[in-house]
Amino acid sequence: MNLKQLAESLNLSQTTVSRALNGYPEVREETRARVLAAAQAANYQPNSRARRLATGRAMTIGHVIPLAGKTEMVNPIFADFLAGAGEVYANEGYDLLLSIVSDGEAERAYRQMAANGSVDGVMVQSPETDDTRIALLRELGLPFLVHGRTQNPDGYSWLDVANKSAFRKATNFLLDLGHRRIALINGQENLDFAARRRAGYAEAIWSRGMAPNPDWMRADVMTEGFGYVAASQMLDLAETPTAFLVSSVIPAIGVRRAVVERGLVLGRDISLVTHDDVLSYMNNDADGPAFTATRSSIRGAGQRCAEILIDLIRKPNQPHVQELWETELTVGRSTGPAPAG
Amino acid sequence: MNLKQLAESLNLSQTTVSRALNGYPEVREETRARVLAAAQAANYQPNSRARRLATGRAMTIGHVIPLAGKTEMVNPIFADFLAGAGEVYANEGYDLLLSIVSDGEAERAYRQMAANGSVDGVMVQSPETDDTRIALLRELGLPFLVHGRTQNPDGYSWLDVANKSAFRKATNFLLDLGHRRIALINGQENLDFAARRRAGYAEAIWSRGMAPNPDWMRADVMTEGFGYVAASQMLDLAETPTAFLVSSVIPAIGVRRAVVERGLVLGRDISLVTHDDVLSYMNNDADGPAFTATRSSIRGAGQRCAEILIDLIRKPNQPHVQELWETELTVGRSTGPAPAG
DNA sequence: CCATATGCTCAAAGCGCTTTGAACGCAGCT
DNA sequence: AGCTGCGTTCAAAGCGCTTTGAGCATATGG
Repeated sequence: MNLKQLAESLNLSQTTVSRALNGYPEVREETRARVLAAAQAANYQPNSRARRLATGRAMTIGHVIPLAGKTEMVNPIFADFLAGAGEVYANEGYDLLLSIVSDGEAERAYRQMAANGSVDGVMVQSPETDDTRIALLRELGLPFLVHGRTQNPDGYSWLDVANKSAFRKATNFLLDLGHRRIALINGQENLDFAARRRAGYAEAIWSRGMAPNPDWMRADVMTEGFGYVAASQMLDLAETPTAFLVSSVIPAIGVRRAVVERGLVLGRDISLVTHDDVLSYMNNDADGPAFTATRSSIRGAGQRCAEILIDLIRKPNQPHVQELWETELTVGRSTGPAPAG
Repeated sequence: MNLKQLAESLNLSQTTVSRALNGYPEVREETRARVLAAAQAANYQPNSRARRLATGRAMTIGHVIPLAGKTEMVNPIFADFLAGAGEVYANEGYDLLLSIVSDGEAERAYRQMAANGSVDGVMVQSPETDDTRIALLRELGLPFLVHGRTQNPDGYSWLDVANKSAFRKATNFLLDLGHRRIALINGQENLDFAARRRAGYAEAIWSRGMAPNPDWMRADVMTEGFGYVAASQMLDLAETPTAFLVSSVIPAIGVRRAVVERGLVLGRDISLVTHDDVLSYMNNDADGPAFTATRSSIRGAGQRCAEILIDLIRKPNQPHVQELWETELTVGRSTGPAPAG
């Protein structure tokens, strides 16, 4: 069933039927009701391909997600972010076009999207401190929103978590508990969020007249295995950390494994604070939060990012939207006063 | 730059330019070269909206992913599956349309995709033992492929892992090590894969003249927390299991936590076998596999599923494709002979 | 009573491609 | 010279919508 047939069956023109369905005011209410009823009965849905050509809008938003590193890992954060954004897209009538590309191919994907008009805008995730995608998208004239930001966050729209202050707070929290040997298990530090977290951590330590110790700092793709290996190595040093600051619940689980394996008790012998993205399958709340954490829902961020991006698409030429989310430190059972000695 | 302009700039008709670009044979090679060069120079990309309308093909494949349960969790398996499938789609020139819906809304999403022609086919994941989506999609006439299958796996195309035999083998492996009290930490058993795994587990136990003990069987959404809680409860029973069979690495991590927390050693006091979907961030291979596991890459499945589905779309009216993948049992450090007593 | 406005409806153009059917020029054959 | 066939190119139709501009009643006001 297409518009032409529907119109014929109603003895109306395509124009009138189209307008009735799309809520235009110049249709008599009685006519509109008739049209709506017939459309319903025939299960008529306008052909999206035709509609997109006619309107010049793709009603689609692109997410290009790069496979990281040699092993081409999928950042688990993407799933929850997509879930949040996807929900909003669906409500607003937008489709979500997912393009999964090997690391170097992102640029080609964006160029193609811009040239063939398959999307109205794109979402950019996990920017590096100096991310080339931003200049590219600006040049392409494609509306975009960055989740996170770059070192120089001017001239484009973004939504980010206050990573530096979160990790400064978390570090201070541990310092206040008497910890002096605090390790940082970070994400890859070419990524802006990780760089900022490191800066917050370092700032807090410097501000107490101490210096960060490179032996207690490690950064890599945030897997459980990385957390385990990094913590294991540090716990085997002559001078071991008494506390760990970790960038995600996933490596935190690995850190916990290393701690427990050595017969140490978390929250007594060793303290651990993690950032918690509130990932679906990494619940930190079985009975009260297991980990003390700076928390910020990646899914919530996805929702808000989608709202902003759609608004950017609908109203071009508006000033850049820049939104910074503070985190709160939730105290769980993984922290306690520094052990004596 | 559109086709018309490109054609004018070349003093050719749109027909010829279109044919040259699309590799039709009735174009002189010299002309084709000229056209290709000009297209390249102008960075011309055919407008995908127009092309889709003209060809009647969407060149898009839909994935509808439901948010599970009241907490609307995102199954972490989807991310890796998407990565595998997305790679193949990109190579074959297909777009991936992702529709994320609350649990009851999947049907509406499929109906809409079918009616408005936004996709050429859809991928179905995580089917229940008696999944209503299959009848629906057959009725809608939309090509589809199921990753997994239903209780009655006839009359449609699917690709599945041999879950029952995998868990039969794994259970036998534990039985052969002398274990008699084997627990099953399963996924939700309305899902077909979980039902089959349970059947394989039960079959192995019955075949040794024993009966499965309901106290040692639990099924739920496969989170780390669920694994932890289920194992903790079982380890606090009067009669505790000596081995755990777990449906995914994620709850397996929780089980390990419960075990270690009680001062027990995995592979000595307690054995654990898990199914390993080879998820990106849940690597089981730091230095030799930590967990003994039945292994099957969800990402590899995504790739193969994409290939099959595209083939189904390109050549309709072919017989159903049904592919069953065997798993291998990889022995890691989490299993050992049953402790005496 | 005419001019103007208003409410509703329609025919037709247009979105940017692909594809059909026709046409042209030229070689090869009769 | 005429016919056929081949290689190459083109004009035009069509995909299924939206949107423009026009038209026809009927109401409104001077």
